[in-house]
Amino acid sequence: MTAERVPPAQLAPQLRDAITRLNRRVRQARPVGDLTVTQLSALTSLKLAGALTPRELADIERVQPPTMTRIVAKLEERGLVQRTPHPTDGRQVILAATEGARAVLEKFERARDEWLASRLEALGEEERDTLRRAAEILQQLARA
Amino acid sequence: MTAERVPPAQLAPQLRDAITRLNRRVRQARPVGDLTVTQLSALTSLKLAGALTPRELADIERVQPPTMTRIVAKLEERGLVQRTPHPTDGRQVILAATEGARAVLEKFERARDEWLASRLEALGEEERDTLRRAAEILQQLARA
DNA sequence: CACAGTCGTTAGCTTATCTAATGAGCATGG
DNA sequence: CCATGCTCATTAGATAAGCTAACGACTGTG
Repeated sequence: MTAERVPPAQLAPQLRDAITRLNRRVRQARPVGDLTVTQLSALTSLKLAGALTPRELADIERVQPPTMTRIVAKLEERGLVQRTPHPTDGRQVILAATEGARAVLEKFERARDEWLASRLEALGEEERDTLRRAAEILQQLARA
Repeated sequence: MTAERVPPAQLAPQLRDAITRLNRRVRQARPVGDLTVTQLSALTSLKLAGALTPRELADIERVQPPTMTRIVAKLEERGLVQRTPHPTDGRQVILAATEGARAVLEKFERARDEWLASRLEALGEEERDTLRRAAEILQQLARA
């Protein structure tokens, strides 16, 4: 398989188009539980990291701090996030996923990304491999 | 390059993660002109198709009709979309990009997807090729 | 210990999206 | 030839998701 020369200026619009449209689709399919994609993502990051300050979580999720304040507030309302004061720095707050969150996330893990997964099943092995490699690159781009 | 077996249930979360995060990033970088990504996408689809009803455009953009009503309203305010009555069906409306829109789109074409394109430049030829193939698959998924 | 910087939040705005309901118009089956 | 049911676009109303600006509490340093 020879790599084709791909001019970035041409790839960018196509990639953006694919991402925005697919993103809409993924957001639409929001069945199980009432967590939104954004909330689920934040909660998952928090669970993976163990404990984080709002700022750190915002950086990971690529949103501004005030946005994360809101997301966390929603999650706290549902009893999925616990807030404890930082032991030495009075400005900071430590966020952690609660036991309840673990249960919710496990439920999600089973039904997770149902729509997307079913579409992926319809693809060939090779296409999925392309997407796997692409996902890594895209994550890297998002981090940059 | 041997294709690796990729279980969809594992790929889905990673892909969704990559897509949502990158989508946030792309939205954030909204420099030239005051068209949002959503508006730009709708306008481009409209220009490519020539003329469409709101329903058709909504289907292409993967949004519900009321959402498209709003997007079109914004574009119409700016004089970028023209609305003419359907010749035979009084319920329908025909949307078309105006001359002004063509000018705006051309300007965008030059500065287009600046942030994304610059990131893509930093990648290797092979990675870009992976993304190109992935973009096609993703567009196909979004359409499905 | 004053002052500059950091942290989280509040306030206020915009965009993006949905569902439900409405009203106009069409098309068809008696 | 018209009543009835569908389709189309829009309005109405809600929510989520994001931003910037500004604020108040706190820290840490000179």
